[in-house]
Amino acid sequence: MRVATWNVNSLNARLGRVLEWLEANGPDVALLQETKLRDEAFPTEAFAALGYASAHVGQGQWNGVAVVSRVGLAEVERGLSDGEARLVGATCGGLRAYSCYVPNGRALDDPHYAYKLRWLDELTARLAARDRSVPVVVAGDFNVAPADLDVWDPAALEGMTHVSGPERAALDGLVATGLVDAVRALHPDEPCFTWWDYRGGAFHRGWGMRIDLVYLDADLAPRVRAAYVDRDARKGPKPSDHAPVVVDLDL
DNA sequence: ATGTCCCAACTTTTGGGA
Repeated sequence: MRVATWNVNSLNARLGRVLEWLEANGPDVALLQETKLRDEAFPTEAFAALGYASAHVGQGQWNGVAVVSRVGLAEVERGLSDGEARLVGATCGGLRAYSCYVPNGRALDDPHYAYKLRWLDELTARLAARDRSVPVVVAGDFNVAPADLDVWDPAALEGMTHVSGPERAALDGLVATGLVDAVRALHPDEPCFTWWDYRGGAFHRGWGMRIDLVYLDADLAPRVRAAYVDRDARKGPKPSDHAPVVVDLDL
């Protein structure tokens, strides 16, 4: 089973690249964020033509998350209590899969930062109460770099969002429900960024962060055969500012 | 670090968000 997560930064702007990537990489389940589409505008047919069923939670201009699966898609779960299109879950081929788009936070003194922490706490509560008979994957754009290894220059980010203690503690709380970071399970010491700002030549300078994460039920840790960032997908014409993360599981 | 991208709209330029 191949599971991927990708913040596409507008599925409208990125549809060609996303479909091309699905064909080339063949994930069984793809978890997408920042579709920036209303549900009516979601390109269900384009995914169906490649054999994928879809579940989308959209709101239009901002946010928007989707699960696309070619191994079945059932029991769709939509959103948290905030009303923003930031969470969708579905059961796909025996896996309970969640696509998450955690609020950015903007700055430590911004009300959006407190909203981010509340949102992560609600996600944690939701997962703490999960059905333990079905293995879970919780993946997406968390807008948090879990450790200093996950940013290009910790000193440059001092006092900024994405690296603060409370954000990292919130992720620790999520993990404590019985999850494992799939990429770190296989690559504990390797920097592997997933996001580079469009501005300032950040990609070519290596100014990135690992903020797109794949959390698996801890029981699945021994079943992870591969876990990597497809950095090449950040290259070329009209890329997203995020690269996909791919995890192969031997179920 | 900020040389970009994407969206909407009182739309051909600006403002908001990332």
